[in-house]
Amino acid sequence: MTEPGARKQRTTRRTSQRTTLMDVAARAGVSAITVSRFFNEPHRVGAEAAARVKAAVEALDYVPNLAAGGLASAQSRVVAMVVPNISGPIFAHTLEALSDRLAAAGYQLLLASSYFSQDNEERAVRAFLGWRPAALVLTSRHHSAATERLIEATQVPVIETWELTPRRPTLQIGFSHRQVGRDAAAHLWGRGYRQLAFVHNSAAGDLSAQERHDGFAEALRELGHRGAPVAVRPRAAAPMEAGAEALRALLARKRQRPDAVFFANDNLACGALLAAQREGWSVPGDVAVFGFGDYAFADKLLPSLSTIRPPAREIGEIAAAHVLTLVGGQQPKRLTALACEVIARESA
Amino acid sequence: MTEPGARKQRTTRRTSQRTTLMDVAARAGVSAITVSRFFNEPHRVGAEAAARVKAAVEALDYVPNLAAGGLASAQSRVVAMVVPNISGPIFAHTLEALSDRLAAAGYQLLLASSYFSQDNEERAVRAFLGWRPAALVLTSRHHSAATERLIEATQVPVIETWELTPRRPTLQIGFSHRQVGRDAAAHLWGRGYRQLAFVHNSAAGDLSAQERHDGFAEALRELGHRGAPVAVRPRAAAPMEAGAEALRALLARKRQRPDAVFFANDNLACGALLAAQREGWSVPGDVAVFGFGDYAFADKLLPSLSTIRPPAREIGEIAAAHVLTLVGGQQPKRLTALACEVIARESA
DNA sequence: TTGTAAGCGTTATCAT
DNA sequence: ATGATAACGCTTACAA
Repeated sequence: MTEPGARKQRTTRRTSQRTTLMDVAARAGVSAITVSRFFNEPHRVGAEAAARVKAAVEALDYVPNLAAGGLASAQSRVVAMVVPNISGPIFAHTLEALSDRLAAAGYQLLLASSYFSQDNEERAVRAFLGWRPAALVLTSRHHSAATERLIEATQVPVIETWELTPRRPTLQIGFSHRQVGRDAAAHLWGRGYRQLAFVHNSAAGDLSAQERHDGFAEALRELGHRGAPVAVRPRAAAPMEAGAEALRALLARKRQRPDAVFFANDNLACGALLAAQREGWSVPGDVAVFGFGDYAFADKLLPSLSTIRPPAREIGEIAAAHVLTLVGGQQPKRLTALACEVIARESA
Repeated sequence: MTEPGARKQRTTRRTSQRTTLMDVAARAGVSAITVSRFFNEPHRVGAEAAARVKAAVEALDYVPNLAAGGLASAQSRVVAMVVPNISGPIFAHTLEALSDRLAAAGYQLLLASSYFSQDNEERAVRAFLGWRPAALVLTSRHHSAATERLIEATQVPVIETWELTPRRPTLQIGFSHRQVGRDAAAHLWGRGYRQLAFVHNSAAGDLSAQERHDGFAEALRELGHRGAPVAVRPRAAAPMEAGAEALRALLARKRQRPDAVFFANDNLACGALLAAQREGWSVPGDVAVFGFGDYAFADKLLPSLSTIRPPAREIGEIAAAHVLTLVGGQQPKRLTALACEVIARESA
């Protein structure tokens, strides 16, 4: 054991002159902790010291290092979210609400796309957990086995959104896709359509859409629909193309030619509607079109699109509230069940 | 000075049992640094040790703490980006390309919306710099004075996209909005339209749209257009509503009723097109409609939308390449000028 | 109100 | 190939 003073010279690893709390402290003539308090607990800093710190911060254009702060305080100022597509319209309102509310509270959003692939989701979850985010927000409840294990093992709170499955350990904010399918069936049946069809998302990994289909088929069976609804999965990857392709295929059928079609989402339905317009097919005269999502264009199309509106913005708001609750040490309500709304317009 | 052995008991701050590198090391019977190497420089770990570490990692579902790693190595695995709207269609392709390429390289994307407000942008930039990202990607060159200072002072490389201004210190990947406006003018003039109008984004902060307008007006002056083009800024915040509102106002004019309208973006143009459809106005017969962006629906509308396609995906790809170049210690080309493409369809 | 010492979980450096 | 030690930049705990 050597005396502390006898320790060998510190090998400094800093090469670039990054500005740190210490630099600010030195310039302001205070200790590092005072600068730290200036940012985190300003009421605990005297007026004079605060003024000097403020001047130093501005002179140096200092921005505290959040990674270091998070490490020291075991608190992270990021929230991570995995969505099927960060730039798609489906989760736009959810993302917007979540992101804005979190930003207002000083939290930033880390985003990744899964493209409806459980492998992509797993990669994203793994990468995100490395940041020890304040929460991890997912947009599905269908995960790979490895993802499930990660979710179980991590200390990071997980919020599953846009889904509802009572028996899971995670927080959930969502609705029943099966019920959406049932509502669609009831609406179309109620309007007198008797030969129904369903158009899947071209991405086979969209299991929520599959559930909407299942609810749709189930309700139709109960209502007395003849046989299961025809279901097609288009090949085109681009959703509007896919919708157009599916409608063409359905209307070309000799048997079970549908008089109404429930599309897995509004992008598909919109593609179908525009294709019908171009081909001169009458909607809902020749065929009724029904969607899911109530995207921005739904009420503007001609005919306007009948659809089901999910509580997208609300989900984002509640997710943000949950995160802040968790950060505050409280436990939010585990299950938040929201309702979708049938929006009856001209197309069905 | 007390002897090291006489130091008071460490006050341990850890309360929850977070799994760390040390836990993995202990379980694998190696030192912490070996576990670190297992993740970062696997070739430097012996086969036996690696196998034991691997087993321990899996048994504990261990995920390395990236904040701690980044702090120690002075390298960050995040890239931050500010866009006007994270969920809008404008930057969708750029975001997608950037996010996917970065994810493939092990980098995550931190995102925030500015909503065309320089104050929002400043807040986002400040928050992002706290993470010491590998790069900060912006989508404009118009910033608040404070943002400019932050950009100047920070060590973080800044990439400005969707713009081009030779004299700035930042990396730039973009195109000339003024040229876009000129191209629109040339196209419409070439098709014989002689009474032109421009529709602004309802968000006054969209200065790029303003530049498109300026280029448009400038080129028209050169071409011999009678007076400056009529320019309107709609009130409605929702872009499709705004486009419809603007078209209605323009067609109601007694004097200078336009025969062709250049909309600041495709969302506005789409709103106008759908409104025209509903009102029974003929496009381009009664009025021609021209947009900017080439969003997904542009070629599906009836009539299909003539527009200008920006190199959105390419910008994202090049930005990602720049980030990786920077991380590798190289300096990317400072200025990347890309071209837009006029897409002549049915509406103009 | 302010400061000192120690610790957060990882990696750089140097040694073996 | 592996390890010991210090360092990264900040905050907690405790002291003054």
